[in-house]
Amino acid sequence: MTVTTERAYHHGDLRRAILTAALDVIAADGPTALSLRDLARRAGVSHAAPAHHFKDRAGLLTAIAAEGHGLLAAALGEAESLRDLGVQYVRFAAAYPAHFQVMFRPELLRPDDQELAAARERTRNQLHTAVTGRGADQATAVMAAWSMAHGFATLLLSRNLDGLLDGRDPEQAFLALTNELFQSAANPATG
Amino acid sequence: MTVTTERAYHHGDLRRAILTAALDVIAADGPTALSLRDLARRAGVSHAAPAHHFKDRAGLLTAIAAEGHGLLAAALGEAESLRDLGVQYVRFAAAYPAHFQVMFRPELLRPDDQELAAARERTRNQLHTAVTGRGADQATAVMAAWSMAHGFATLLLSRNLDGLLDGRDPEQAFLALTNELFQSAANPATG
DNA sequence: GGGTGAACTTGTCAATGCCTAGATTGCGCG
DNA sequence: CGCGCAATCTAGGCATTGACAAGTTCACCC
Repeated sequence: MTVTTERAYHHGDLRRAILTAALDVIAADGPTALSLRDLARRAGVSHAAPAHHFKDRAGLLTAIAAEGHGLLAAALGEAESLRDLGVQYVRFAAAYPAHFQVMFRPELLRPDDQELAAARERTRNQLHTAVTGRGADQATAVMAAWSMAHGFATLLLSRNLDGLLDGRDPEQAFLALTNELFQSAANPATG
Repeated sequence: MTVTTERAYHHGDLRRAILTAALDVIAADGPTALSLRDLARRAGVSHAAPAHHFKDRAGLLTAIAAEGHGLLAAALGEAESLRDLGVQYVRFAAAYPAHFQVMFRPELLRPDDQELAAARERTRNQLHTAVTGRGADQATAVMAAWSMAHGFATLLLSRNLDGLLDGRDPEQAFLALTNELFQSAANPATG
């Protein structure tokens, strides 16, 4: 898996080097700040080298999104309860912020990429199976769980929860959040 | 308010013209696709004219974000229940997709803009007052409601709910979603 | 009718994405 | 061993963009 040989002409593992550099940039300043030429400079190769591995900008981001969906699907697969599913989702977003920021932005990605479609399908399946057997219809239950986790993760990464969390661990806060929701449901004050 | 005079040199209402053009572009292809020179062309002015009104790209997006927070705060102010608050939130995202896509992306905005900070504060206040008086602590309740609405709105705009909605009205689906959540809370199968 | 400042233009520069053509390397195959 | 071949990377160029600087037009006011 880990090829770290340094060669003169051939980089050895340029594809992975560019990916990790891209993840650094995205995690720091978002996908907009990403420049293929900058990534090439960081890897010590010519400005057109990345194009060989990813074709273009959308290709690179699509590869990242596909990798992200693979990781997310694996993480969700380890959840043992519905609430745990949400925690895993939030944990993934916090652990892989760059992947997460790219995965749900169709305008940045190749619309017809096979690998991405397959990986995205795996994530969807994990969501669906974890929600199976709840009341009402399946689609609504999936949307409820997904919206909750995705909203929290998104607001967390965009630093919109800083004032509300003030220091608390995000995962703990998310757990408390679901508890709160369930309690207020048992005793709805406003309807 | 509506100045529609066509003059030779001075555009008349270039600021608004650029804003609406920008909203069109963003709604169609996201903030990344936005080009100041393209907006200038659409308005029939020189390529540097927008800079006079917005300084730079971040200035334009900041103005849009501030306007969006003003509109959102107003919409939330009309909510008469907690659930209605969520519906208003989702409705706003659907009605003003361009504003919504910019409002929660700090990396695209001026961090120290006064007008934006004030408008954002108004939105926050609406969220807090609407959630006041619920059980547990205030911050957790706000995060719960906000995550739910924001997650649904975000997934909706990024077309990630297409398969799950399949034709249904998003607002109706969101209402059903909250119902589902409250019901499953009363009868938690997986906990 | 002259000054003042806002609104806009023109010109320029560095950086970027993408394309094309060419160079280098490693590898299979005889 | 060596020959071809494909994968990998380089070099150069073009159109577009954001940002900046300096100049121009115009409305307004005394």
